[in-house]
Amino acid sequence: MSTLTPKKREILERENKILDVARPMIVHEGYNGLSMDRIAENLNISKGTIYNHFSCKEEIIIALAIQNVDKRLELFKTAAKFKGPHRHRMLAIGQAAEKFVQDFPEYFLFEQILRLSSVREKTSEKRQAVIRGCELQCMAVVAGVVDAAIASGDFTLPKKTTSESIVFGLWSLYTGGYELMLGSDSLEQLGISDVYGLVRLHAIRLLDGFDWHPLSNTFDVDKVIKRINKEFFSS
Amino acid sequence: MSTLTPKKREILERENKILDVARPMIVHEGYNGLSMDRIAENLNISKGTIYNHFSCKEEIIIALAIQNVDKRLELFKTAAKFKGPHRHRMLAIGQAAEKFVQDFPEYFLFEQILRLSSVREKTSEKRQAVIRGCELQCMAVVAGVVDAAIASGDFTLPKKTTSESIVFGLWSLYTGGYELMLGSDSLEQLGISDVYGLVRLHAIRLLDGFDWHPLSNTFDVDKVIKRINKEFFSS
DNA sequence: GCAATTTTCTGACGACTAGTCAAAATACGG
DNA sequence: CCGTATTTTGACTAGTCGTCAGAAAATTGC
Repeated sequence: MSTLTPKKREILERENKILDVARPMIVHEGYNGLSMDRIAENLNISKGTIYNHFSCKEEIIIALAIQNVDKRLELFKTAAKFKGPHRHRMLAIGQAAEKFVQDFPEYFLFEQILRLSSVREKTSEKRQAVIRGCELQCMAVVAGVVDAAIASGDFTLPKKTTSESIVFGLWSLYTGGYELMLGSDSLEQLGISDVYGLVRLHAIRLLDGFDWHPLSNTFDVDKVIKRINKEFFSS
Repeated sequence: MSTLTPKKREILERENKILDVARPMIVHEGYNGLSMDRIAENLNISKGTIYNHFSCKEEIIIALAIQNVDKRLELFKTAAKFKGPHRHRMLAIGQAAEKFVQDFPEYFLFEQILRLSSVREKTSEKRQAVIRGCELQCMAVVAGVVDAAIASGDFTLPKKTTSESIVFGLWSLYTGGYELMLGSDSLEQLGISDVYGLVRLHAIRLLDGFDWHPLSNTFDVDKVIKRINKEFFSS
């Protein structure tokens, strides 16, 4: 850390300062609310200096996303350690996903912006790889539980599918559900309020549909959820 | 139609011309690729005239989305007419959703852009209501099938849920899956290729998990899918 | 058919934006 | 303390959206 020259330290610190100023801009004003000029003004540095750190606006957004991705991976890894049937470990990962979106709703915003290909295209392959890598690791954690369940005989893959196929379905359900929650006004008109509970319910029934034992009607789901939250997510 | 004065006709026609020019701009260059100046240049009209039609850029985007929403509703309504067990009618609606995203991938792009709150906020309440209304009608079609299944005894709602809750889960799964397909590069690295088939599989298993009869292992799903596509979606 | 009024159109304009780059300022090694 | 290397600067280009006074066109009344 302190082996760096003072100047290098200053530069490193500034990178974080830029992100600290940029974050609320995007969170409160969206993609177009992020202004390079205003960041510069705010930090009393010149715009050119910002471009020494980030080659374009979009790089700042992806850098902000990167500040959070590893936290999801941590949550997932922790959840996967849950002791119990693999089916229960899946529940734990579901709770991790829930915890993540509750603690870092901002990340979802960045992810949403980055999903627009016109934005993502401008970001560096390097940073894209960081996000992708972290995402793949998260999925690998889930796939690991699926594989363990297969090995234990609790679950059998349908024909022409892989454990990643199962992960994909859950991933779709969770991201789809949460993104609808954060960015659609149709939901309340539908009378949907407890999105977290509903996403969880659907994930549970999805795995029931895949005949992953023990089936949800053979144990007290709420009790297990409570134990998961108590052990890992203290809430 | 022709009861309008020539001038009024011209204005109406121009509105469509504006959208026709704007559409490929967004599709090929994304949100920031849509330029009011370039639209004006392209149509040999002045920028001010465009603002007589659309109060801001975002209004053009939502107007483009509106050009497509009713097509989804049509597809859904058609699919719901499928003759057979309600479970099969749900499959038909799934095929309608698939057909919609295949035929109008652009709509998904607009929807994605509009899901960014910073964009949606700038659009008129009026146009938002059109989108929302159409979305709600689509969901109502699905909910109608769910209700019919409940009435027939094929399916029983879990405690504390409504038929809309079921719709929400499927909606999340489909939009989540398709949005991942269109805007994530992690998928191919996961070895996921046939997203349509996978989303369908998960939807099927989800309904199995809800114990919606007839369960998917009691009939030939592929055969029903083929019949649906033959009858409705000619492919 | 002509004049008055209403509607529509125009394009220069203001206030912003992202990103560049030569020149100035600073940091560093000897 | 000096010369080289690095970093910072901010004016500049080329673009953006949205506005609005005045010009042009259409409609109305006669």
